[in-house]
Amino acid sequence: MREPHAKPAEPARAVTSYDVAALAGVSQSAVSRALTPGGSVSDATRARIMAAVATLGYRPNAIARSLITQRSNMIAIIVANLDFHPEMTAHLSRAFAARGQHVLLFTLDQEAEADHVIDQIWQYRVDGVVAAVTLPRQHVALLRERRTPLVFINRTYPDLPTNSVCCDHAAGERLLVDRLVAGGFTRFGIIQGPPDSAVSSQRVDEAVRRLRGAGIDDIVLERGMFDYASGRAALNRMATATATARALPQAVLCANDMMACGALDAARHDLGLAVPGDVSVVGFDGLAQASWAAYDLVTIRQPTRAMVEAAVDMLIARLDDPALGAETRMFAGTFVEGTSARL
Amino acid sequence: MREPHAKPAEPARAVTSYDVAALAGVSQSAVSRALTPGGSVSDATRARIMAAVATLGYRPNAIARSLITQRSNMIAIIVANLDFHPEMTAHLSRAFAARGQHVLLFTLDQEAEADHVIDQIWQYRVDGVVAAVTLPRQHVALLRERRTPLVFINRTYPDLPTNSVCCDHAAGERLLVDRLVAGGFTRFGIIQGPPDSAVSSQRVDEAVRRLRGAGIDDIVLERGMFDYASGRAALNRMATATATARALPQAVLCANDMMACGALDAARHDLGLAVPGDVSVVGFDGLAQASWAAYDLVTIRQPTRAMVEAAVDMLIARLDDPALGAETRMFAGTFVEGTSARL
DNA sequence: GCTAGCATTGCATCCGTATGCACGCAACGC
DNA sequence: GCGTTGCGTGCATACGGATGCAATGCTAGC
Repeated sequence: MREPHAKPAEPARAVTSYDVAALAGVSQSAVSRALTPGGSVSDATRARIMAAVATLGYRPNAIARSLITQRSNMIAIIVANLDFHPEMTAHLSRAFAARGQHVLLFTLDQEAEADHVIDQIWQYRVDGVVAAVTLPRQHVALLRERRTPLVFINRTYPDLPTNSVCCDHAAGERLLVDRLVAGGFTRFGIIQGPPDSAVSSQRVDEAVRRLRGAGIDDIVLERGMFDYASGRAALNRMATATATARALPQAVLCANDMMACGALDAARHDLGLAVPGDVSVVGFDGLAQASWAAYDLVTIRQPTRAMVEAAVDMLIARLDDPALGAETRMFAGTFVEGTSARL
Repeated sequence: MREPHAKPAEPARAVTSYDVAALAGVSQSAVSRALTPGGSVSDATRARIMAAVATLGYRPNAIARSLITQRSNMIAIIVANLDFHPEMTAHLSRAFAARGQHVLLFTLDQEAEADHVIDQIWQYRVDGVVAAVTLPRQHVALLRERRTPLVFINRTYPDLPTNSVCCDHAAGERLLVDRLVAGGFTRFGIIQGPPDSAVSSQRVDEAVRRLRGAGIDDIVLERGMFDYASGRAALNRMATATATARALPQAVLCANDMMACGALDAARHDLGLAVPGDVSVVGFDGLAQASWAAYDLVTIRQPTRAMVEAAVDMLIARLDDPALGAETRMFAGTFVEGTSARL
């Protein structure tokens, strides 16, 4: 069974700058200079070299280049499963690509796996890191020591000098609560996210504080895992728990849209309630699905596009000037009208 | 403005194997061998070296290692925006991580950008490529020449020897059509995907063929872009177009779930129709959202988990043995019952 | 005509790790 | 006691491109 290759026993050795140099009749350094923007080469030589490059199909070896320049042109992106807009990864990827950076993707099941990941990241000598997960403090410190710029998305470390791009969850939550309170609701339910999620606690804590501030104490709490199924289950639990003692909450605040969709479906399909007639449901994030007609959620939309751009800008700036200090850029979420709440 | 570092003027030079060697009182090669599984080192020496490694926090430089071993331990993953399960990227990432490979992510807006991407991929000397987009034939050929293993997901090149992991779209579509035909429907609508999508045409072509085979000619075609909004618009167009001439189709086959959700919402919320009372809607993919109670779509679920595993296995096998021939592994989709169609 | 000045170019070296080779040494068999 | 393994170790080199330095050639200025 012979391999049907045109050139049978070609060793498949990659074309190097030496090959190009030989063909163009110049030295290897000339080739390198011809391909470097600031390189000092005569037009004639450059032309000969470029011709050779085209003939051989030469592409510089980024690995070798990284070794000598000490820049890999790679950015590590760390994301977790839930709790995150999948589109954000895509945006990040494109934004970095547009700036000549490549993306090394790390997907965590549990935020706890971070240990292993930080090792890999360091081994590959990435130029920078974008994290949409919470990293252990010592890892943040480690990256600082290594002089590897790090930008968080939607996380802050109050006592560490870190760079962050955040949506103002508290402010967004206040918008929601105020509208609902103004609507005359007095009995509230809250479906919070995973216990270790900073995003969830920021949102939920502020909601509770604001409700209490408005003199409202009738608040039922349930917990979900940021996904549809757990949101649905949470509202069902809420109904079971309250059925005997008191009536179901009039309005349910969910820590994210995914759970809000689940809660809304629980109300309509599991409990046979009308939304927003019998119960109002609001979310947070501004997911695409939340705006689908079947849900039409009242929610707070995070400006993901702008946040991604900001994160990328921030990181790139720190690649060019590592001395830049810590910075946090806060983005306001926008209130999204919908028919999932009686306002 | 002094930097508030513990060690003020530390040059931030990375720890190398020479540093470890010096501390352990051995040669650099001993360090390298101590860290290589098959390395020939005495237990005593290894212990001293590992102690030094721990003290200095040494991690081998993967870039330098790649240069010498000619393996980068990086896999390029090329995905497009639409038409793709976002979770698949996450699955791929984790599956490769579990096998010690790192993922270099490339996200394409248009499948046409592939030109640029293939260049980047080659420059980074990735060990392999997984593509969930259609690549130009010359790029496929190029990767073959470079001996870079390539596995496609849901694409095939009938006349090129390529590796693929595919869902059997035609078979899945037949399951749908047969059930609908058995249900007595005679007037059909089909919402197809983008014109350049192979996945869409495989599904739609088979649907049309099967319907014709069953003696059904009353088929209205509309086109969407694989996203929710275009699916919704497509069904509305279908209603407008058919309102005068003939009645709306009794059943609408959508080329993917996302559009099916849009179509379903169009029927219920834009046209005031009952689903499945007035019209049945079916999709394809088995998206998470499709199973949400508000939609509860009849669809074909692609075994994404298994497909990803297969793709990863296939690629890894080809890293170890580049001589392996082209292979296509076909996966059957499973019929998902739901309430979006009257069956 | 001579030299300063600039643009090109090549040489040599470096980045950090892996590995072929040779050498030293201890154990072993005869 | 000596040759033969075989293990453990260090030396030297290779991977492929970037870059400081010196050498070259050329032009301009006097």
